[in-house]
Amino acid sequence: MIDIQRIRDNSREVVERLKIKHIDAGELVERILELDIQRRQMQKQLDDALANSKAKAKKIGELFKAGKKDEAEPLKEETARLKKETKTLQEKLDDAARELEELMTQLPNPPHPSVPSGKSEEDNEIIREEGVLPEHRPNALPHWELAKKYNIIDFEAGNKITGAGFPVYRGFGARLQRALIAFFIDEACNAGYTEYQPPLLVNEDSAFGTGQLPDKDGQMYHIPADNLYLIPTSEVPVTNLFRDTILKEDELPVKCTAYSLCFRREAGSYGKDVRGLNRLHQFDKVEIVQVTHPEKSYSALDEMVNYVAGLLHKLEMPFRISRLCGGDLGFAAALTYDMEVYSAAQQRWLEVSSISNFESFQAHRMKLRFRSSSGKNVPAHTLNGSALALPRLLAAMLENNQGPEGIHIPPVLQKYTGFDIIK
RNA sequence: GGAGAGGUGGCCGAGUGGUCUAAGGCGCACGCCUGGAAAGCGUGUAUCCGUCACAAGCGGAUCAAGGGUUCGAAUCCCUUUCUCUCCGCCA
Repeated sequence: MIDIQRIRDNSREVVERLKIKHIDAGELVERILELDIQRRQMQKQLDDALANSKAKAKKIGELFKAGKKDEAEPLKEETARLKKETKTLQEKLDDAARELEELMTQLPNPPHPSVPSGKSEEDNEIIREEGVLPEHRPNALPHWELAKKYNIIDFEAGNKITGAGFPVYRGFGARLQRALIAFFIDEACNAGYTEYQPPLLVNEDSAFGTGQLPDKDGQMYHIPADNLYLIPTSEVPVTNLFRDTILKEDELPVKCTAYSLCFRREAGSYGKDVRGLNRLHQFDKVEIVQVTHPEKSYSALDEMVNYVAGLLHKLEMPFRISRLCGGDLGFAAALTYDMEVYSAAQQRWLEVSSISNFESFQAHRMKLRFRSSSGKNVPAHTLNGSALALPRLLAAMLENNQGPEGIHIPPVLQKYTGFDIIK
């Protein structure tokens, strides 16, 4: 949700910006402006009526006390009439406010000026590429075959126990997962992030706060008996730590990291791209989240991108960074960078991280503010990024590091795995 | 899952129908005092909406949430929700 003031001040700019996301918000914004005016008029009427009736009730109290009961009677009738009036006004105001809120909620976050126009991922702007691409070896095995060969991931077992997209990691595979998680958390802590272990189920308010609801309803697993959602990313519980919060200015930036399982229904995905670890319903991810001063969110975004690039560098993975185009940008993000690693056997880039600045979009939804030096409460900016998501990284690592003797473990991970090769 | 008790400002806590415009305390901020500090004294200390210049001032809302009774509700009634205690179950 954006600041309504931004629409009041310059609705045209908002509409123009949203075109980059291929959204025609013209009508929606018009209706918002209308409702905003209506709502304020009604608020004024209601406040006046309430003030009037309040004053009269007080007067009645005084008259009663003075024993002038008969003088109070006509006033009583008047307040009774006012009461009906305020009730109608209140209902009308509530309706207008509710509709306004609903429409505001439907409005996506206008993208940052640096976001390239374009429709799909082909239009994303590659801004950096690092590392040497492994040369193509025709006999290189894709990770799903390596998984079977070394007996480290059992896709069939997951199929049997749960269903497709729920793999079972085994032996070296399980240990490698655990090593990656520990490595990522340690790195984040060293970079100043505080570690959290959040709940994996969240309530509706939390899902709304970060923008998953109502936009991505249907992509999350839902537990109807308790009306809870399985988190698609720990961004949801971690950012919601700060829902309904007023931070002190000197507490910023807040930097959090969390490992969690992530659950995604991925409704509608199928085919070759979902083979093996490429697209799962349950996966592991370490997330980094920042809450910053509005003026510092873009430098924080750069810092986060560099941080994640550093991780990939340490893991000796070739990667590239792209700036998402308007069409590929999410509902809540103003600017997103994707990090992709190159998979040798699949000969394609795999997305392993997505780092976004939401500006005040999430903050408005979840009432996350800080008290500025001028004494005003202003919405903070929120950012998050994967650091990193495991499955595709693991896929690329297995494929790129395979050799005749087995799969080599990057040196930086060896103290976590306790082995240097999978054979 | 069963029974009971509760939810009041940043925190503790008083308040069972009309000076609640929420006592008192703690905390915090500023000032006085002091060589400096502590203590003491004084002042201030919520959020949101509206009006307006997103100032001051003024009006309104908020005592878990929603509804009701009443001229008037923190206070009475109903519903929901959360917390705590005990019992049950359990890693």
